[in-house]
Amino acid sequence: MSSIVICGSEGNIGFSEKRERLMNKLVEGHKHATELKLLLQNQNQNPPATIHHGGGSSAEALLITKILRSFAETLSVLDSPSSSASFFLNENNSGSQLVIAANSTNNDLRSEEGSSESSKRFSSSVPKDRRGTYKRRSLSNLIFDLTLPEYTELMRRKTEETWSNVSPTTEDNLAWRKYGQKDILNSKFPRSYYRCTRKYDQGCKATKQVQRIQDNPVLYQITYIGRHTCKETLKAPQMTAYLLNPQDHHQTPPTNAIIKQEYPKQEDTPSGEIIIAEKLDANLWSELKDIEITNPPTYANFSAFSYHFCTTGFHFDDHHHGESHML
DNA sequence: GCCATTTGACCGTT
DNA sequence: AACGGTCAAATGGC
Repeated sequence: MSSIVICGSEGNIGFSEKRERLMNKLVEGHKHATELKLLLQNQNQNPPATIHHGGGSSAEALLITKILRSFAETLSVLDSPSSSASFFLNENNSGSQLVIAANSTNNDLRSEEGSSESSKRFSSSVPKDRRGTYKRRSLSNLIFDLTLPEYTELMRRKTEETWSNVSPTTEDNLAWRKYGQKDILNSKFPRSYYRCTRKYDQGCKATKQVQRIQDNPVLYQITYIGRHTCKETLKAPQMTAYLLNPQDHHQTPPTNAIIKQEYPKQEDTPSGEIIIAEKLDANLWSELKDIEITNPPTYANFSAFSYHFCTTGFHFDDHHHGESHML
């Protein structure tokens, strides 16, 4: 992380102070927009303004969505470790654009993700890795003798409900198990694949994909595919108030939540980044110390970071699920 | 020894 | 053929 030189052309107001003021104003704006959203929802007595898969959402909800997203994106830009450097570069070069440049912080991330383990593994001894050398059951060979559940699963995958969420943390308080990671074309960061831990004992089909946002690695795009059908989706009930407004949660919190730590660590994050919100908060702000933040933010700041949007075009009756969606 | 993660191969889709 | 999603053996942590 490079140190930031604060330019003194603005007189007695330093960048960090301006930045903090900006953050506070944005957080305030986000809060008001959220209140407006809730107000609209209460007025209409409608299901929350989801934009689930192009479904029929109101113009008001769309507008609120855009407003909230703008706040979240602006805050995330401000909060990016690279943002300060880029900001000043453009400012000094009379450029009017605010661009997040790929800096060394970002470049280092890829090599840390997933590769450290393999290099450690293969450097020490002769690898005897036969992973993937099995013969997988080919669906095309079995297409004529699919069982009904197999056929149903095939169809489900074609019409599965999906939605996305951008968040500074991959943590969502639900019990997931990682089953894969792939390098994605034209993407700097690999995509991680998670399934519900209750997949086999309860047949829960929920999966999620997690990928760092290339332009702003502080944030993750999390794509959820399918709702939890299991009874025990929560990971640790005491953490429910940690980051996202419960109303923003896309999963129905079960009443009989289990206390189970599914993620003792998070390899998808660089430098062993801790994903619990409290620690992420400290982590993030320790990174920002280079620009001399004097007053650490409250969680109001972080609540502004998460926003949700949907990616493909199906409509589902959220009312039926009794869920409340932010978008 | 158990269990979660890692990771290369396999497979379907485009 | 390339790409993305999934599988499952290997590995490491507890």
